[in-house]
Parts: sequence; structure tokens; C-alpha cells
Amino acid sequence: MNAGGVQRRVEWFPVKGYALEATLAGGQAFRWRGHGDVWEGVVDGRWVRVRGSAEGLEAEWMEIAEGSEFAPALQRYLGLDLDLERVVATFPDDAPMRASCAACRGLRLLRQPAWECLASFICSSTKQIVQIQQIVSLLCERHGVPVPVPESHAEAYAFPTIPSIAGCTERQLRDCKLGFRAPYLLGTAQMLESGAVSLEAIDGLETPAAREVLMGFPGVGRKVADCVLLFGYGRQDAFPVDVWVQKALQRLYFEGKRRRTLRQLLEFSARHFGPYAGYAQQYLFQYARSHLGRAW
DNA sequence: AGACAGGAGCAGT
DNA sequence: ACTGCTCCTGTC
Repeated sequence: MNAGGVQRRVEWFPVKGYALEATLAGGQAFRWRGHGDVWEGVVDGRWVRVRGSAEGLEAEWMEIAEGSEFAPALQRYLGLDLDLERVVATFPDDAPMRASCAACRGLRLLRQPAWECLASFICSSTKQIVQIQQIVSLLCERHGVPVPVPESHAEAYAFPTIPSIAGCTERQLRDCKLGFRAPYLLGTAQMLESGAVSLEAIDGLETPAAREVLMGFPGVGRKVADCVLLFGYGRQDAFPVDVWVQKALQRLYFEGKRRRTLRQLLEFSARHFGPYAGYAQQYLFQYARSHLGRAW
């Protein structure tokens, strides 16, 4: 499709060693498909394909409007405006972090649109990544608008808007396999649609206050709120603790000691991992998932 | 077959 | 402040 002067664009980002798979398919976002060095997704309503090489990233996308300048937004989404080496250098110099960094070289944090991030993580509770991908795909196919794609390419859809979700019935959402999360997502969309709370206003808040606002939405507890703060608002002091991170922290830092409660682990993390604790968390998470196995 | 998932929300202690 | 139970449903 190439109607209305809307064009295919290509841009080269000279960033070395970007770990595409770990970043795009590691559980931060749920819309990327691909393998190895080639990945496709939809970002801000644009179909995007990214190819990675040792020297950099080649991004290709379909513009949605004349004269629109998407490259900076994509750069921001991919987390390119950040000196990764300097961030990694702030991580504590201990054995678990060294192992995590070695295992996840080139892993970055994405900076996703807040609504998409919030909605996706409301869908995520007690679900594995594959299942979250299924749910999000169904939501997009059924309630998102089609976006321009290259000639003879399969259809792609934008993430559903707040009004389009707010206008759904609980039944429609359950049909997208949301289960008990359906009323949560619906309630959140309706709160936003009513204007009682705004996702933009959160930008101006300190992290603890921002977290409190997010936890006011149904289906949003501490963990989901921290994911949204980290992946959607770039708050690198947010530290989501899910069962994987919990197990990893317990095992890597408190081996043989009495089991720490969630609260204790949060306290430990806040003082141990430094200014980029959230970044460190993603490294630990990936490491725990890929190297420590599922049978602890 | 049956437990178990990258949790939230609630009651009970 | 912690524990334990329930909420859907696909996957292993």
C-alpha cells in the first residue's frame, strides 16, 4: 500500500552491538516478530522493520502522513539516545551483575508509548510472554486500525486507542483471551477516557507519586506500575520485581539465607543497584530467564 | 492430566 | 506487614 503520497523510509542508526532479540522479544514489548537480526513491529502507528548488524541498525518504515519525521521518535523508542557503556559502568561490581552483563551484552530498555505499555502490562499478569503476545495481537487485530504496510505484506494494525478499548464490552475483551484481566483493562481505559486521570500528567511527577497514580488504575499493582514507569516513562529508578527477579535476587544475593520478603528485596534493590537500577534489573531478569533455568 | 504461569485484590491473621 | 485464596486460560 502506498496511497496518498505516504512513503517507505529507510534510516541508518550507527549504534554498535544492539541486542535486538533480547531487547524486542525479551518481555518489554509484545508486538515484535522476527528472529536473529530482522524484526518487524508497529511503533506509534507505523509499520517498522529493523535489521541489525555489528555496525548499526537499518530501520525501514511506512510513513503515515506527508512530511512526518518519525526517525527521532523511533530513535527514542529504541533507546538509542543513551550511552549504554556508561550506564553499564554504574552497575555494582559483583558476581551476579558481571554474569548478567556478560550474558546480555547490548540489551537496551525501550521507551514505549505510555498507553500501550500500561495496557500491555495489565494483560500480562500470570501470563507467559507467548500468551501476552497472543492477547496483544488479538486486541490489535480486532480493535486497532490497519496501518500502511509494504506491497503484498500481511496486514498490520496500530495498538488500539484508549477510546476504542473504553468502548468495548467486557465480553469483547474476554474474547481476546484476557480472562479476569478484561474488567481491569476496560476500567483503566474508561478512567482515562473520562479524563479523570491523564497519562501525560504523570510525566511531571516524581517517580513515587507517578507510581501512586498508576496504581490507582484497576489491575495495576506495584509490579505493573514499575514496568510502565521503566518501559513507558523512562524512569530508570523503577525496579519491577516479578517472580523471576525475586528468585534471581534471592538466589544470587541471599543464597542459603532466610527467604526475603518482597518488601525486603525492594529495599535491597533500591540501595544496591544504583541510579540505573531499572536497567540493571532488566539485565538480571534476562540472565535469570535464560541461564538459571525454570526449575528452581 | 494437572500444575503452573513475568499478578491484583481481597480477607484473614 | 505478611500469607493464602481466587480470578481466566493456554502451555508444558
